[in-house]
Amino acid sequence: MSANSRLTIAAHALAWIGLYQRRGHEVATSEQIATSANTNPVVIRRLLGELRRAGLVKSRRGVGAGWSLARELESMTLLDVYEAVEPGPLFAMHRTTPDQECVVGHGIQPAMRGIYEGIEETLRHELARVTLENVLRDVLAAPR
Amino acid sequence: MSANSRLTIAAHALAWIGLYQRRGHEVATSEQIATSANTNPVVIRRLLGELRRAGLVKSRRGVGAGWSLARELESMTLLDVYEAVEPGPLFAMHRTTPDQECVVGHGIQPAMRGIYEGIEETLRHELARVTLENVLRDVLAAPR
DNA sequence: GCAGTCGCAACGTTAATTGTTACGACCACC
DNA sequence: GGTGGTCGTAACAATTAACGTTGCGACTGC
Repeated sequence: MSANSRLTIAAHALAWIGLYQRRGHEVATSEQIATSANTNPVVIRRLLGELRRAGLVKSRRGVGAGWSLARELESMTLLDVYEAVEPGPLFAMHRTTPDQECVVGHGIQPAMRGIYEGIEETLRHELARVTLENVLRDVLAAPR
Repeated sequence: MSANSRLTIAAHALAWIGLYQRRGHEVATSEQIATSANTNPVVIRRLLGELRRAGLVKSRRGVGAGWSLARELESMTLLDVYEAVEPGPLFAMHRTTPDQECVVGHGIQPAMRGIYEGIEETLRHELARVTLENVLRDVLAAPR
């Protein structure tokens, strides 16, 4: 499906900020998070920018600038993150309009649309069951 | 997510073959299906080739060649089709290994792997609830 | 033998993601 | 009121996958 890592990196960043704050720090920099995720700070800033638009984090500029959580990890779910960083649907329709003269070509898109909607609703329900607090707990539970 | 249309096109092809056979024909050609789906016959042959490997369709060569169902539409689910045409996982991990010296970098992949496995299992369960017979029924139920 | 179709390789096009560089905007601190 | 560190964002390259297209050999009913 050409899956991407946006949800994974976003969860990584949130868990990192959350843990950092619990250790007494005010803000985390994109540089620090990028080092942990082994990527470029701009990639982190782009993702965190989307999370900021969704109200999950805040950013401060100037000296001592950086990122902090806008809400508790307990109140954020993977669905919040998913909706912030993944705009499109899970399955795509035909890239060109199927033959409307054909019975199947005419009915296939409404049919699949209905089916896909139900499936995506279930997916969203599953994502909503996992909080970022759950994620951080699982992260810290990893052996050694 | 850069969703693709492989599942949609594969379902389209199966519904088309199924309906065509119910109307008394033996085999359907990739040319006919491609016309209905408004794409190239090679694209259809590639997808149907994967469905053949999964035991969902059969192909005949030579004169009067084409494609036919290997099983009844009632016995095929979207999960069968999905597994035949979508090899990879839904969500990707980091493209490079995160910093193993960092607590979060070390624990994030096992944590997300476990979470993603549960979610994908639910997705598979949902896909398995829809048969291709359901799809064809919905296709024929589309207004006018 | 011939015609029609599959099987498959090869290549081009398009689009999304990710990585990178660059630079202006901002602001706590001195 | 400078200064240094960080964000915000644009721009571009690199990589990858999906999709479309052409070409041609293989197969087989007639």
